[in-house]
Amino acid sequence: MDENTSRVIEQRKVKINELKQNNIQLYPNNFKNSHSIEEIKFMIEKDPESLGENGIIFSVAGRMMAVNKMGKSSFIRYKDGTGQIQAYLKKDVIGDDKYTLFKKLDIGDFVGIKGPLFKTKTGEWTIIAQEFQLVSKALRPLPEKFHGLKDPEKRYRQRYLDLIMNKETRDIFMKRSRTISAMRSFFENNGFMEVETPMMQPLPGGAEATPFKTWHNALSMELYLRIAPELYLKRLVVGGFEKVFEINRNFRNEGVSTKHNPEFTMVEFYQAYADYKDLMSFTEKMFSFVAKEVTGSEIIEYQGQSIDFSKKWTRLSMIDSLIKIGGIDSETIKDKESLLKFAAKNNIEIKKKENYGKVLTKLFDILVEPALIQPTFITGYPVEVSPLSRKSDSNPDFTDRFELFIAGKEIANGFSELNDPEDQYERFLQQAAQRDEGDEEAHIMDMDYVEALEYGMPPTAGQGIGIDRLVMLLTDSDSIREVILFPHMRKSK
RNA sequence: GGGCCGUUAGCUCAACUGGUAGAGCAACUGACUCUUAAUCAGUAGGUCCCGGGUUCGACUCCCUGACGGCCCA
Repeated sequence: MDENTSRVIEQRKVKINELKQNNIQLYPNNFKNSHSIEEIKFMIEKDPESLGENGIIFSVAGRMMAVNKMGKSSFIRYKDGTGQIQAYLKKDVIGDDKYTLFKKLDIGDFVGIKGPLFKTKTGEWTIIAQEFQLVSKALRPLPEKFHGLKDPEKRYRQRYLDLIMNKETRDIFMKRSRTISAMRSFFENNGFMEVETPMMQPLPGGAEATPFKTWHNALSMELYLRIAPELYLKRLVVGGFEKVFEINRNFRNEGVSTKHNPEFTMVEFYQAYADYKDLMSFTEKMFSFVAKEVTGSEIIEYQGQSIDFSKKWTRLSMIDSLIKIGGIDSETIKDKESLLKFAAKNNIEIKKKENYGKVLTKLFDILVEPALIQPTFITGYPVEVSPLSRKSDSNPDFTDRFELFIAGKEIANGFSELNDPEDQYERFLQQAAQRDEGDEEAHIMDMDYVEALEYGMPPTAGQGIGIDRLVMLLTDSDSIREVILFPHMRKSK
């Protein structure tokens, strides 16, 4: 136990012993609510005639957040999971014993109150207690009522305190829940089926990232926490599930930052007989729908910028974006060596041995990505950085792929799927070669997946959307830690 | 991984050029039957993040470390 808190806790323990000696149950489970506080607030708004000292009797339990004791009567403010309300306790109404009990209780305790509503002098509807009981005792003191809890470390490590004290935090996670629920219903309404595929995989595939490794005792085998569900979802398309989606966690063994948490939530979905252009239109509709469901508007405010989901979004090839936004001329962009010279001149560090596609992508990340504020699809990704995407019919150096950028952040990645098993095998070989050259994030050869493709996969398009980053946008949060209930931290002490 | 900033009472924050560590809220005792950051009187509460160094003397200056925040890779 924290030594500094022990004094307050000792004081509370003394009071708790007194309660026990008076046969007061500290943790009863017999109090039943008649209404939530939200329901009461609704009645105050819509049906005030039913209220008043001769009106409906309410039973409401909640956590005491503030207490004003005035001798033989007291006001408290207390809250349940839906809202906060004031109650008034009078010694001559609830009786000496109950009033004495009340005076021994602390802010943070749960109490149950039964009584009608009345209006105070200042016009606030308040429950006047006819009955009063302790519902659950708190041993530790809550943070201070006015300034609340600000220390980010404490807010993340003890999120429950953050949720008790800061309504904005509650609102963020309620919006997160609504975001996921809106997406789920959007997929279901469009004929998609939700599935679950392995989180522990013998080969970590579907993305270029470093995995977490673990060990299965009974099977005596290494397993990896998945970096993506992609290859399993496409096996399902091979199996005849033509519209599937999965909302779940991915794990990537890399640094933490305001944009990265080691585990993060993605939705991935696949649709047979669709191509990447279909997905772009689908995504526009989905985001407009979700934004409206969650925030009430298709235009949102993010970090002082207004972002409009309602208009048709810009579509730009990576090459064109590098010319128009990145300031590279149309000759320089054609050749790797001239791009490396351009990079050197602009103090951008790129290894000489990187291939053309990687050089393009790196320049894009630095020169273009941060400038893409309004929703923008970037298409035409180089084949070297897209080992699972179908090659373009018009130019096999590029793929039928896009990424979606909003507020300078990568939000989604989608493409027409590579369903030619021979081409897929070749791509895996190229990735393996890059791995041999020291690229630890290059894709791993997966012969089992190639075999699945050999049974035939219909033409398919698939996409992944980062849920945490989408929630950041919809809640105007500047850090991913603000939208993850328990973000990963180093061990304290 | 690098740079900058932070860590003081349960919480939010002060403490000047190095000279006995403070406030508000919370807590405790008492008064008060319409308060709402209730009020009034009183009381108590500190490993100044850990460890080292400089100094007669360190919350303050220096070094190492831990944890966190922001920015960059």
